[in-house]
Amino acid sequence: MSDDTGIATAEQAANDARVLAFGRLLGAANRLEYILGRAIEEECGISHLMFEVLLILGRAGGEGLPMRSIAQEQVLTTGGATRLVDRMEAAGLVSREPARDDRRMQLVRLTPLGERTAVRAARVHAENVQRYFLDPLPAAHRERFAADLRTLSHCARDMLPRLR
Amino acid sequence: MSDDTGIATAEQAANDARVLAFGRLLGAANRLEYILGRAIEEECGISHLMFEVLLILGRAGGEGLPMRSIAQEQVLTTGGATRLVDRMEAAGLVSREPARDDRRMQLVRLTPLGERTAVRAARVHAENVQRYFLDPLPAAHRERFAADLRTLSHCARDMLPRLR
DNA sequence: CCGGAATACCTGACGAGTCAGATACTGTTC
DNA sequence: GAACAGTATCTGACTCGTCAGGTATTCCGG
Repeated sequence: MSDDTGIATAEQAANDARVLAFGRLLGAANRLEYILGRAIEEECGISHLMFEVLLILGRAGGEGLPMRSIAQEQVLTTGGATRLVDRMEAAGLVSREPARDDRRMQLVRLTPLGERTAVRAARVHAENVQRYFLDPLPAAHRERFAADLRTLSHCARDMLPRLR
Repeated sequence: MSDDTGIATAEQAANDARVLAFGRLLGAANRLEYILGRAIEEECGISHLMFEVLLILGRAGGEGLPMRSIAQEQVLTTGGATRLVDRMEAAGLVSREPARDDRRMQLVRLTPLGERTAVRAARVHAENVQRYFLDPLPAAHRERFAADLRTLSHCARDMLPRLR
C-alpha cells in the first residue's frame, strides 16, 4: 500500500489525516482527566498524585505499604515517589515507619487526617466522574464504551515496559 | 438519595466504587496518550509538545503564527509557550520574527528542518495511532467509540475555562 | 561466616512547566 | 498628543518531576 521511497503519496496523506483526527480524540480524554485532577486539587487541597496515593493506601486497609508499591502503581519513578511521600508526610496525610522484618523498607500508612481526606476526595471524585464522564454519554453506550477503553488499556499496559 | 449528614451510606460507598472504576479507565486512555507521546520523542527526537506545535504551524500553511495562538491551543500558559518555542528555536525547528503591523507580536514559522520534522512526525504518529488506538478495537466499534469520545471532548472543552 | 549481587530507598543536579509581575507596544479618549 | 487601559510577550522564583548515582540492608554461594 505504501511505496518504499519514504515519500508520502496523496492517498497516504489523506488517510493519515483521518487517523490523526482519531488520535486527537485521545487528547480529549486526556483533557477530561486533567479536569478531574484539577477539581480534586481545588476541592480537597491535594495534588492528583497525592489523591492516587491516598486511594492506594486506602485500598490496603490500614496496612502499611512499602514505597516500592506506591512507585509501581503510579507512573512515577522511585525517586519521584520518595518526594511525593515526603510532601504528603509534611502535610500530615501519611506516616512512614521502617518495617520490622526488612529495615530497608519504609511502610507508608494513612494518618487519621489522611484517611478522612481519602474518603472525602473519593466522594468528590466519584461525583465528578459521574457528572463529566458518565452522565454525558447515552446510557446505552456506557458499557461498550467502558469495554473498549478496557481493551485499549490492556494493550497500553503491554506496551509500557517496552518504553521505559 | 444521599443523606445530608455528610456521612456516606453503604449503598453510596458501593456506588462510588463502581463509578471510580469507570474513572480509572480514563487513566488508561491517558496512558495510551503517554505511550504515543513517548514514541514520538524516541523516534523523532522532539517532545510531544513540540510535536503539537509543529502540527499547529503546519496547519497554518507557511503563515507565521503569534505566540498567543500557540499558547491557546496547547494546555500551556503563555510563559510556558515562550520557553517551549525558545527550545524549538534553539533546535532549529522554528524561527521567530516580529510582526510588521504589530510589533508586540512575534510570528513563529516553521524552518525547512521544522517542516521536514513535522511531516515525518505526523507519519510516525499516524502509524502509532493506527496500531495502538484503532487496530485493537473491533472495526464495528470504532465510529461509535469516536463519537462518544467527541461528546466527552465537547463537555470537557466547556469545563476548561471554569478551571483556569 | 564472608564477600558480592540484589533490593529498597534517598539525594544532587537538572529539565520543563507554573505563576505573578515586568516590559513593550497599540488604540482610544479627551 | 498625552494619559491610560488593553494586549502580547518575556522573565525570576518556584514546584515537581526525572535521571543517575549514592547508602543501607538483605540474601546467597562457597
